[in-house]
Order: sequence, then C-alpha cells, then structure tokens
Amino acid sequence: MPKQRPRTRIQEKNRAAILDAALEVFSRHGFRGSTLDQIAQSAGLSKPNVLYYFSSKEAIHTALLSELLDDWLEPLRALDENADDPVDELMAYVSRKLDMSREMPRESRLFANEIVQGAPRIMGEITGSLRALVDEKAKVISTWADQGKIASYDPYHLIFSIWATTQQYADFDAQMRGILSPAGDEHLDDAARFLDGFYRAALTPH
Amino acid sequence: MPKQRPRTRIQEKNRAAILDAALEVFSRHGFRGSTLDQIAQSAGLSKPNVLYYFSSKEAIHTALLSELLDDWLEPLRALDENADDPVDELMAYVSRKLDMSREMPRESRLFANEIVQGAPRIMGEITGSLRALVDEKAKVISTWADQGKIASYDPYHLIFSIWATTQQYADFDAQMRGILSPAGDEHLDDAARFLDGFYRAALTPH
DNA sequence: CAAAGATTTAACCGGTTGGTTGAAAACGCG
DNA sequence: CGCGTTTTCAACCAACCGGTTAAATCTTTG
Repeated sequence: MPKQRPRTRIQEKNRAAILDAALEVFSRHGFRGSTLDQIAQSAGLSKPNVLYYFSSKEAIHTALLSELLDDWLEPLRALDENADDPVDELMAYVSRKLDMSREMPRESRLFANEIVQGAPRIMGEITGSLRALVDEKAKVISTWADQGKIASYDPYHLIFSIWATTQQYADFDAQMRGILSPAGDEHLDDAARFLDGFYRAALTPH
Repeated sequence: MPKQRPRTRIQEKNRAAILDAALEVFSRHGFRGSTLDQIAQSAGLSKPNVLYYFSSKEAIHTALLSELLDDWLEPLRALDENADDPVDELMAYVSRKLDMSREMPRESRLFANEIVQGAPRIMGEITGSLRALVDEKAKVISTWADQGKIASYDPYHLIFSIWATTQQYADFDAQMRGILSPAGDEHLDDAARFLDGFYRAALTPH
C-alpha cells in the first residue's frame, strides 16, 4: 500500500483508473453486487494490483463516496442568500441539479444505491456535513419566505422535493426510458421545461 | 416444488412466510446483496426447505415483484377521469402515494433497488403494463389541462414528479432521518402538508 | 392404522468472492 | 549500468453462496 504523501505519476493514474472503474461498477450493481474482479477488469488491472492501491473493496467504496460528496453538494452550497431574485436562485438550483443528473448519472446512482440500502457506509456524512449544510440553507429559504420573496413552504421538504424530482432522472433512468422510449436524452429537455414551469408556479409568491 | 393447483394450508403458510421474509431482505439489501440463508432464517425455515417451495432465489424475487406490482399501481389506476375536481383528484393521488410510502416502505424500496440497478428483472412489466397505464392516465391529465381544469404541464413528467416526491420518503428514509432526526414518523405529516400545499399551488389553474 | 404423499433437513457440491503471498518485472536514481 | 524501491501478477486460500441429494419425518386419507 502506497504510504508516502507525494504520489507518483503511476499511483495517481492507477488510483484514478480504479476509482473511475469502481464508480462505473458500484453505481450499476451496488456495493454487494459488485466484485473486485469487475472493478479490476474495468480498470485494466489485475485484482491483486487493485488491492495494492486500496486495502479492501470497502476502502474503494468509501474513498469514492467521500471524494464525490463535495462535488455532489456543490450546487446546494452555491445557493446564495443574497441573490437578487430568490425564485430565480432556486430555479437555478433545480436546473443545476438536473444538469448533474444528465452529466453525472453514475454519481447519482452510487449515492442512491447506498441510501436505499440504509446508508450503512455513509451515515456519518449525512448526519454531519450534509445535515449542517441543509440546516444552513433551510434557514436561508425560510428567510426568503418570511420576506415574502418566495411562497412559503417547509424548507426541508422543499429541498427534498428538488433532490427527488431531479435525481430521479439519473436514479430511475431505466424506468423513464421504459415508459418514454426516448432515442437519446430528449426527455431530459422535457424534464427541464416541466421542472421550470412547475417550480416557478409553486414558488412564485401568490 | 409443489405442483398441484390446490395449495395445502402448509404450502399457503410457508409460501407467504417466504415472500414476507424475502420482501424484508430484498428491500434492505437488493437482489445480489441478499442470501437464501438470510431469507430462510427470516422465514423460520431451512434453506433447502425454502428451495422446496421456490425453484430458485430468482424465482422468489420475480414472484414478489409480480405479486406486488398490481398493488403498487393501484392508486394510479384509481385516478378517475370523471372526477368532479381534477385538482382534488390529483391531490388525492399524491396523498395515497405518500400513505403507501409510510405503510409499505419495503415494497417501495424493493422496486427502487430493482430500478436503480437497471430493472434487469422487471423491464418487461415496465414497458408493458406500467407503460400502458401511464399512457392512459397521461391522456386523462392532458384532457384536464386542455379543459382548463388544472394548470398545464407535461403529464408524464408530472406523474414522475409525484412518484419521486412521495416514494423518496420510503426509498431514501435513511437520509431523511439523518437530516431531520424525527422520533417517529412525524416528518411524514410535515411531508403531507408540504406536498399538499406545493402540488395545489402548482396544479391550480392560474 | 397403514400406505401414499407432502414436508423437512443434514450433508454435500461446485463455483465465486474478497483477500494473501511470494517472487518477478519495471522503475528511479546515483 | 547497478541497486534499492515500486509495481505487477500467477497461484493460492478460506469463507460463502446457490443449489442438490437422499433419507427421515410428518400429514392426509382410505
């Protein structure tokens, strides 16, 4: 196991290859449904070589989760309490989240798999940094509502609804495609229009 | 393998015990993450005895899915095109779906697990009966919109949004609890209030 | 109650899985 | 080049998993 701080070019490259392969495999099959052989093959390495860079299958999984969580929460973190128009600011958040479902579906499914199964390996982050961030942004949304700048809703459930309605396009992609049979990603353009109209109608102060 | 049509009382009882145990186990760990031993133990039977009633692990899983799918879609099927007030009719659908998340979270997670992983064992039902039902109800919603009885949205994405915003309380229960720390199920009462206000605001014709 | 059928399980099997070992190959550097 | 370090992998292992077998036990029924 590479111990030193300064990673060599080979370490950098192989670690990245393993994490990318693991993202592919874990997001499609979940933790238990994935095998080290699959990850190794997808990364172009032998199984013992994968275990040379990570001490165990679980170490790969937790490295992935903690490495991706920051990126995943970035759009919410960017929600600006000083925004000129809070409705537009929230609409931009919805839009950014939908874009992420389009461009990072593997990341979305990785978290979905983990949470559906009770978040056994990521509960610490949920009750820690995620919860703190949501608490902070819920206050911002409450303030906007108190000022009459947006319609008034429970801010936590509003945030949850945005997560659900945007991430479903990545997490439940198989279902959407089975029902809509899109040739490519057109249904996501329809989704963008729907979500824009829908959240705008609900959030604009009556 | 019990072949005969008329099932004995023992067959009835053990089949039901196995399916209930399998629902518990599959919904928590997914198909690959579940073992026959877990299911057998949870059902109070030995592993070979479980395989006396079902020919394989996969047979249990598909029996479960097909047995539950009808119940799962019942609320959508009940959506009545002749309802007096289409907004109320859709609100009732939202409410019924949320109740199901509260009362049948295992069933919800069973489907969520299956679909997140690409729906490999249930794609037929999705492109078949589920798609037909959604097509039918999408037409009903479109008609309501054309008549000006509800605000106009893409009916497919409206249905998807209802699924996402209600089922998340079952599927992502671990995350909700990590963020809200409810003692019991109070957060679902908040969710009911939120969803009612939210969908009513968005669906009521402007 | 006795025979036929239904139900249960101990013991077993072959394949897979996460992980280890030891030695060889490749690399970095004086 | 030469030597210590890093990287790679064939071979291996013990545990686990889905599934089978064969024989024992319990139920039903004539």
